[in-house]
Order: sequence, then structure tokens, then C-alpha cells
Amino acid sequence: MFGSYTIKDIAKALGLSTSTVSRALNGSYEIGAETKKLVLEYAEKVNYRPNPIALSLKEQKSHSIGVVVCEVANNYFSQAINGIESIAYNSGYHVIITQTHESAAREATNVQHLLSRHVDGLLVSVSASTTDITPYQYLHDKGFPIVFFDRVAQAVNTHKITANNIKGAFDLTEHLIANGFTRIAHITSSRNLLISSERLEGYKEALQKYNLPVQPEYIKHCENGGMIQDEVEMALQELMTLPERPQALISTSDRITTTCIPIIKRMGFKIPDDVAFAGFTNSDVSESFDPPLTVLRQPAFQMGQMATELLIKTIESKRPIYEYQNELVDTELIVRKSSLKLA
Amino acid sequence: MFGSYTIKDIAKALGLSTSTVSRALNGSYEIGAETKKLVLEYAEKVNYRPNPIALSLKEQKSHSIGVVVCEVANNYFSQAINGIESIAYNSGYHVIITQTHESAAREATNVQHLLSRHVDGLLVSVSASTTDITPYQYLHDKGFPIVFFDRVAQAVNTHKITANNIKGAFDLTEHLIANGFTRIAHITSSRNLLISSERLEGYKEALQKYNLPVQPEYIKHCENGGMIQDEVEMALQELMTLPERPQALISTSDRITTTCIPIIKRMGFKIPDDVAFAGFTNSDVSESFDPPLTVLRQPAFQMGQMATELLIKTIESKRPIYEYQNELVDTELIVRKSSLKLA
DNA sequence: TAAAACTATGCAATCGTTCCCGAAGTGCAT
DNA sequence: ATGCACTTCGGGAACGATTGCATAGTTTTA
Repeated sequence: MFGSYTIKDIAKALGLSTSTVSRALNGSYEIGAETKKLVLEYAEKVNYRPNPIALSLKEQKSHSIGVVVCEVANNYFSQAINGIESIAYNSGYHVIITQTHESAAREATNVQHLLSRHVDGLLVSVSASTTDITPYQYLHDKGFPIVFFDRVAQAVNTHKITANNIKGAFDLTEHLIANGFTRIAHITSSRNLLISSERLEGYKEALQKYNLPVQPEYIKHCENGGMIQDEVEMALQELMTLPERPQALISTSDRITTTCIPIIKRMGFKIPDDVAFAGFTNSDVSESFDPPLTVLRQPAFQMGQMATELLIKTIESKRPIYEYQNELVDTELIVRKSSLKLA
Repeated sequence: MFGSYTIKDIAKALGLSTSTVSRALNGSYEIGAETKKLVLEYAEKVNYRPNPIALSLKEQKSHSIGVVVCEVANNYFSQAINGIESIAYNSGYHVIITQTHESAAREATNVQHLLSRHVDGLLVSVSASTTDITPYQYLHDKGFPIVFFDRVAQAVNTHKITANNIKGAFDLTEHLIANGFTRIAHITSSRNLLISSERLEGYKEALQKYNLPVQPEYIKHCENGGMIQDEVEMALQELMTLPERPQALISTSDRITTTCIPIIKRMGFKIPDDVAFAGFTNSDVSESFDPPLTVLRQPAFQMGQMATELLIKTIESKRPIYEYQNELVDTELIVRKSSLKLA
């Protein structure tokens, strides 16, 4: 606080020692009732608030958690951060957010930076270009609390919160198949990302269930996670000029989904008449799209909350933790016009 | 850092005192060349990083700035936060974000919370329901650095970054008038907000310039800033059942703009045939809307950057500042189909 | 040659808090 | 009356870093 009182001020004002004041404030049993009352009342009067910085130094805990995401200006992540903040705030932690912009190098320096700030734990969603996860492994081996959410580093055996990506992509694909589409293309993010392969997996499973062929030329990866407009454009270009053009597209990344729509239109295709579309996104305006978008929505807010709860529990755990949770949360398929039944 | 070295460790390892090590690290001239080299090399070797918490305690500076916004999951604010982070990160500050959800009470506790965390300054965009700005006035009078952005507390004489709201709303309105609309309604946020009255002002100016009447029944305020679906629905309901129904609507708040579209459609009106629409929003998918939305875009990222630069300059200023900047940044009108010329 | 000046380093206080340890005071049993 | 336990409180170290001042050693200067 500004011009705030310290324990020393209170001690001086009351003619007590700092130790006594500290103990009275912390409700220690070895302080006399009147003294305690005196201190408490005075502290209340001057609106005493312990200095969190001094506490951090003493306790060797910063009461802050570091967050690593690709960008905040993203539907999924801004909602997840909302969830993260809500839990952290109520637990007395503050949140330091860093953005990778899908760069592995940036991610590495962000982690360094967060560590140098002595965060008590890390909440991370790796970037699309991250391949080296040894820093996380190293930290985790040393007992440093890390929780991955959404984009997890599979090899690191720690807490993870992910959407049920396989089922989500399966549902999305099955929905298109049910609507009569057989040639369904799949546009996804970087191969490095587990979410990409899981979502691809779900897509393949659905095709196989309905005895449809999995055609490699129908599968496109955007290695920069859609951060570069050109890579999405290129993928669409290649797909839509195929001899056997796909009848439907599914996109399995938030940014790619929203990027696709104007490109498809600019190419002169009508959705869903020329090509149907459905994709993963947490945009809350997908209903207002032209056409209204069929989307697969992840519970971003809840995922942020769950990850934060787990992280804080890990941080505050007295004994080291060796049992790690791997939470799988359900997605929500919202069917709209963009994936309309084939005439 | 994890298992990180302290100055004390270095001192012990090198048989020096902590003062010498500290001075060597800070390049003090009064340290012998070899000693300095020795310390520097050892520090490099063990990857020494000064403990920011200890530094904060010593310097009485937390190197953190508090941010008060209504919500992160909002196009404008997530982009602004992106700008804030970018500057803060490079200046060695970290950012603590708090959300008001448009509640004045929540805002007050957020500010309290940030102060108790000893932030070095505040970046604030007040909530839609905030009327009491005395806490800000009090802090500012005490010399505490505050920069307002977007939603400013007019009465507090400090740095402010705002979009040119009057001109923005004027441009938007003039554009509709130029397209042949004369009965233009205005849906805006809370009356408490200066941005609301400025945008209303720009709207009125445009009407007056073209000799069109300013009709009070065409002006609707959403006191909760569009956080409540019902208030937007109610406003639209009242407008669209007016004997002389408006031909066009302008919305001057990001959230209200995106909320309006599905409601208007659900009411059975086609845009722009039954009613044209244009609004303030920083959504980056407004092009994909049905119909593509005519929008007024604020340079959110830059505004975040400017505000943060100003704040940090104020924080780090040696002498107290009495000259406050009031930056006005230009908006961008993007014309699309939703405001199409009246047939 | 002795004093002055300068160099290079160490000591200790400080920031705000906690906590170990010691000590004074009281009450009670022996 | 003496010892012991218990209650209640204070002293001071510690967390990690900076910094004014002291000090020891060396060099310069009168």
C-alpha cells in the first residue's frame, strides 16, 4: 500500500517488539489475550497489510505463477486466462503471463524469465514450434511444479489438462459424415503438437468407422499454428485444387478456423454449398458468421481453472507429489449452417 | 531460478565479501580489475541472476504494474494487454491483470489488492459502473503513478490515452448518413463512461452537420456495458418497435456490437435490408460476419503500448511530474456490407 | 620521512517479516 | 523457601541485495 504501516510501526506505537506484534497478528497462542487484542485493533485501525515482498523473501515463495501461452489475443487463451486469474486471485497468487507467438526460442526465454522472477510454478501450453522439452523435464525432475494445459509436453510426466481431442475431432468428423460428406479434408496445426496428432487421430477414427479412406493429400499441417496467413492460404489452395476436391473441411485450431473462412470466400467458394466447414474454435461470435459456423468448443475457462487449481495444490503440497493427474475434459459440438447436409 | 546462486554463494566460493561481489557485479569503479573479472566470470559460469524479490524489498519497488480492465476475454482488451505486456516485458516489469466484470465494487477491491501487492503503478480502464473516482484521485495526489486508457476518469488530472472517440463516432455516423440513412439509432454503454458521452457527442455532431434531428428515443444506454444480454435485447426491442423504426444502428462498444448481431437476426430483421448496422469493435473476424460488419476499430495494441510507456516513464522519473499527456489516437473506419447504401 | 591521498576490500545497517531461543514473571507443588 | 512449569514477551538472526563508512595497504607528495 501507499504509505503503508509495517509491523515495526505498530510495535513502536504500541511499545512492543516486532516479534510480539508478528505473533499477535498471526494468532499465536503464546501471546496474551489483551496484547493480542490491542495489536489486532491497532492493525485494523491503520489498515495494516503485510508486505508481500518481505514475506516472499522470508518464505522463499513469490506467490506468483508463470503462464506460457502463444498469445492472449486468442479466443481460447483469453478465456483460459480468465479461468486462471479467477482461481489464482482467490488463492492469493498473481499471474505473470508470457506469450510465445508460436516461437520455441521465445518460449525458452520466457521460461527463463519466469524462473528468474522466482515464480512458484508454471502453467504452460507449449508453442507450435516447440520440440525440445528438456527444460521442462529438468525442472520437473527437480521438483518444480508444472502443469500443462491444452498443448502438453507428453513426455514430461506431470499434471496435464487437455480437452478430449480425439473424441472432439471424431464428433466433428462424424457429424460431417452423417451429413453425407465423404471427402473430408483436415487442416491442423503443427505436427509437433500433441493436440494436432490427437485431433488427427479422432478424424481418422471417424473415417475408419464409416469405412471411408484416409487420404494423405486431404491432411494439411500449418507448422506455425496459423500465425502466418500464407500457410493457411497455401494449405487451402492445395486442397481446393485437388482433382478430387474435398466436400468438407475441418479445422482443428482456433486461429486457423477463423483464418480459413475469409480465405475460402476469397477463393470463390461458398460455404457450405461448395465446401462445408466445421472447426475447433472458442470464438463466441461463430453464430454470427456467414454462414453460422459449426464449431467444436473447448471449455477453456474451466480448463484454466482446473490447471490452476492443480498447480496451486502442487505448490502448496507438503510432501512431494508423484501421482500426476491427466484430466480429460469434454468438448461441445455446436452444429450450425456451415456444415449443412449435402443436397 | 531453481537452486539459484546468491551473492553470498559467490562470495563464499571466491573468498570475498558480499559487498565486493555486489559492487563487482554492478561494475563499480572501486573494485580491482582482476577481482572484478574473477567475480564476473564466476557469476557467468553459475548463471547468477539477482533475486528480484530481495531487490524489490531493498529498493522499495516491486517492478510490477497493475492493470485494471473489465475483462480479458474481450477483443479490445486482449489486444491492449498484448501491447501492455510487450512494453512491460522489455522494461523489466511484470504485469498483474485484474478484471472488474464491469462492477465498481470489484474494481475497488482490485485496486486495493494491487496496492497491497505494492505495484509501482496502475494502468486502468474503469468499469461501466464506476462513479466514485476518489481512490484514484487520492493515489494520484500522493504521487502514485496512474495512467488511464480507453475508459478514463476525466476528473483525475493524470496521463490518459484515449481513442479519438468523438471523431470515430462522427465518422461512423457520417458514413451511414452518406449512405442515405437518416433515422440512425445509437446504442452505447453506461452513461458513467466518458467514452460513451464522447461517442454520443460525435454521433450528435454528425447528425447536426447534416441537419438531422437528434431524437432521444433513438439513444439507448446499456448500463452494464453489454455484460448482461438482456439489457442489449431490451434496448433493441425498444428501438425496433418504435413507430418510426430506425433505418440504421450504430453501437459504440465492442461487446455490445457483437452481442447485437444475433439478437437483431433473432428478431427477424435482415441486415442491412431491414436495418443497417455499424459499430465499434476490435474483433478480427468482423469480415466473416453475416453480413460483413462495418466497424470502427481502435488501435488497441498501440494504446496498450503507449499507456505502458507513459506509466513506466512516470514510475522511473526522478522528479515528480506535473505535466500530463492526454494522447488522442486515431481510429479506423472499415466499411463493409452491413452498412450498405439504402436502396 | 611522515603525512596525505588513493585503492581495494570488509563491516554492518537496511528493507519487512518470521521464528528460534532466551528470559522475566507468575503460580503451584514440594 | 526453593524448584519447576507455564505464560508472555523481547532479542536477534535470517531471507538476498545494496551502500555508507571504516580500514588496511599502497602510492604519492610535501
